[in-house]
Amino acid sequence: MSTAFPDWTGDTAPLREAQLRLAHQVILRDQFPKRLRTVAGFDVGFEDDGRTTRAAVVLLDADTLDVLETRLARLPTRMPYLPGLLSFRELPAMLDALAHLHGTPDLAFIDGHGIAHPRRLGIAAHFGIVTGLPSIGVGKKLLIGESRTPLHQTRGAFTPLRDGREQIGWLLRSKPGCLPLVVSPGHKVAMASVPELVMRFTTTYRLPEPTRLADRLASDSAGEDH
DNA sequence: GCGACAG
DNA sequence: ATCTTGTCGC
Repeated sequence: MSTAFPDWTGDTAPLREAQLRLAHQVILRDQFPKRLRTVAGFDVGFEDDGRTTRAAVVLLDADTLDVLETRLARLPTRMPYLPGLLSFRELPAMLDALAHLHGTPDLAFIDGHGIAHPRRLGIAAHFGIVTGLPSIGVGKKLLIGESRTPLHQTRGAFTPLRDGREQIGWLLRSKPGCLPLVVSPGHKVAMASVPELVMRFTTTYRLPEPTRLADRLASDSAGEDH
């Protein structure tokens, strides 16, 4: 367990090493129920000027998108935000929120990248390896990679995101007139399955419902309870 | 050495 | 991420 979360000593080397090792365990094949029953959205926010990390998880019925369960978890912030090392800062709180959930999602949508990461272990992939749950990364901004072909303006259009000759994710126009989402496999989800899975849970907003609802809980001050 | 840089 | 007014477009 300590191997998946080295203590923060101020040295980033151990964290980078852990990512390289864990990245080998990522499975890029669909390994979730043919018929999804529930999905969950995760996101993190901060309180007390960043001293407290607040994670939110929302469990939804995969067919109706009805909210089945909601959980909030708070943990002392363990380290600063460092590009490429986000998961070591935010994942602990998310795991705590997951632990308090009564149900277990068939698929998790994580706010952040999956394998669209320098060492192929963004927070969504890290989450999948640690929990064993299928996961997808939904990012609002690019960390690394580039797209060559232009992205159509139509809803649902997508184009490959690549790092050199390797595809690491997709740019997905979840909503017309909006900047595309950066989506990538986390764990137990095939690259080719990502665009459709994200769109399947996207209604009229840029973000898919699972992450949109988790976003609201994690950052909305109206949730300063429980 | 110079930029880029999830949340 | 978080702090925040007015502004643009459907």
